[in-house]
Amino acid sequence: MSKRITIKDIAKMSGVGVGTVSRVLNGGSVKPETRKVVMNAIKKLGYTPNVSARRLAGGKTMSILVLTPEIRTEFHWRLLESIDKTLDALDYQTVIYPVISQNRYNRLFNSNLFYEFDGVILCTLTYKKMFKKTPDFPVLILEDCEDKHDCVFLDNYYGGVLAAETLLERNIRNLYALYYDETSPLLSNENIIKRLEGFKDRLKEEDISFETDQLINADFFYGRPHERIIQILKTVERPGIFATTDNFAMNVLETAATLGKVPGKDFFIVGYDNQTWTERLELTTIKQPIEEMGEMASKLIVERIKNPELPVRHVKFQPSILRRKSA
Amino acid sequence: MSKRITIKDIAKMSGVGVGTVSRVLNGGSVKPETRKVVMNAIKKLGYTPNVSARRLAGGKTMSILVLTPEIRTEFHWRLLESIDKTLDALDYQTVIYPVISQNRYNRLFNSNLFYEFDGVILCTLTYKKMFKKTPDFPVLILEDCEDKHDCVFLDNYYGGVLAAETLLERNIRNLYALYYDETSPLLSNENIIKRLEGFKDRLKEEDISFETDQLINADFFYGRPHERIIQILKTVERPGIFATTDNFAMNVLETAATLGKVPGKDFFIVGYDNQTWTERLELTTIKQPIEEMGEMASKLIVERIKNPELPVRHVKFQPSILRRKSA
DNA sequence: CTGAAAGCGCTTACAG
DNA sequence: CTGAAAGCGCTTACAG
Repeated sequence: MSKRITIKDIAKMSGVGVGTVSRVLNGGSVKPETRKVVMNAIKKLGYTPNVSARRLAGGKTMSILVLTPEIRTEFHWRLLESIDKTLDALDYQTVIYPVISQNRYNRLFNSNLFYEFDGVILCTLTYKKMFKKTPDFPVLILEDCEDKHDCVFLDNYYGGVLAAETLLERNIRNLYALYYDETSPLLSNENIIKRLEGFKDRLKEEDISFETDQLINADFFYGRPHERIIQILKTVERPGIFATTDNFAMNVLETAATLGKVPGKDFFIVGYDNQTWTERLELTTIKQPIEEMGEMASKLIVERIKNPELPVRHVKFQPSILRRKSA
Repeated sequence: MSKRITIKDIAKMSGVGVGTVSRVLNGGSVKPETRKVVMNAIKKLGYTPNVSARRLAGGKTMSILVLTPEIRTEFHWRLLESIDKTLDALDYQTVIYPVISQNRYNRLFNSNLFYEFDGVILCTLTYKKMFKKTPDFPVLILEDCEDKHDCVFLDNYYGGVLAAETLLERNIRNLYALYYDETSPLLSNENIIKRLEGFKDRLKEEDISFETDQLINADFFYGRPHERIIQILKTVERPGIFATTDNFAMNVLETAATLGKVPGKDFFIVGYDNQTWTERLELTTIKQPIEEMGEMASKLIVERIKNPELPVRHVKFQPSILRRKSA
């Protein structure tokens, strides 16, 4: 809209051809002195390349599309921040496309959007629900796993194991688990299922039975104390609860506080996610290396872009337990 | 990445020049029959224009940048959905840029991004905190107000008035209000302040005093029942609470349920936002015409783009009260 | 109403 | 190491 500074302005000011400017921009071989002159001109004029022209010229677009269903949960914004920062350091621009509805999903697939980027990071979306056929562009899958693509994910199963061990060490035997059973067209609750499996398997190893009635569906948790939880807190002795998400744990903590029950004394609870508020409320929870995962994802997709022939890599991160007062 | 279909392919298939194809695409004058032939070719080949080329060619980019701090609260996704849908119908592409951090904010302003769009919608972000100087491109402000730009916003003051009236009609005199006092670099809580003002002014009209201790800062609400709320619910007779956000109301409802207090009988509460869950919990709340606002915003920005000389327009929407059992 | 051509800002062989 | 030139896919006056 206002007159933009182009590569030509830089070339003129530096007394070189546009090709040379382009080369310093893209890391071609340029005499160090020339590079310096050009860099100065760029800085002085505050030049930034026109992404559209770049795309069109068929070079790299130096930008990566991140598909995410969410941006504001702590998990997501930390992940996105980390991706953003890492990619920026690698000279890539991060464009976030929020897949918040079927509509947005459709528009994405009816557009050319994918081809305007060097690669795509699938953040927290289920691969199979997103892509009906294998995409012909680089895709990095974050928090899901698929043979044909690079993946970065957390060992959710192990997170469940950790939760079980933490409660067992406290010699707690009246165990419960909170999960939810949502079916969404784009998301799956597979991660939560895995946490649960890890939890149950670890109990099985100790010959501790875990029956259906110990598994509590928490899908109607919002805005209402859970009657089952009230009952458990009131009647069960030293109950131990594995909340497969900190959100569920928060609800339990609220209810318990209102009932005057003290976590770590009257009942025990382990959350999952290490959300910010958990420290203040002293919730024992499973921690994920969020920033490291975002960084790894960013690096892998860039490597893939630069070298499509690379073998497929799957990187699994291990969660850890953050012991606080609640268990 | 895969071979893309271009305007040339369409031209060849239709037996016309690329200019003509471009004209049918952009609504230039084309003979109806020619148009039909071209449209058929487009459909058959599944052609969609290359946005980058379009931008570069200096025509309209037919895409609008939406800046938002959030995508997943009900309010935001409904707003974004509505914008997306409306703009799509007007042949515009919606690109959402999540401003989730100072980092993302900086990158936005250090890039050319603004100039790759026909216009910008500022969704729920404080204008003055976003722009230090008046932007030289079309900006539509949603949920804030500024003289120089088109704005679409809700009459939050009136929302507060409605809340007061609803409680007064029930002849409730022990009144409280829940608000929060957050200072964020990009957001402001001005809307909540206005709701509160409307509430208090309406009380003043009835000569009902409202003291500082009736105003409850709810910023530490998450994960913990609010002691003040417990006290009020336990000791005050027929208390009436205005929750300036449904989220706060949810917290109160939870606490009350645990205490065995019945909304609409033991206490009264009015929320704000009409979030999905409020219906199920029968919360009386203030409703905003979200879809209408998104639609209006989209239409105004497009009109502005097409005619920059248009006088500035400010559109104020009125909230309404949704009476349910809680008040 | 329509075709041919210039130009948008960049990248990348191609020569040198 | 570097300049000149072609080309990316489109739009838009310019002729006709």
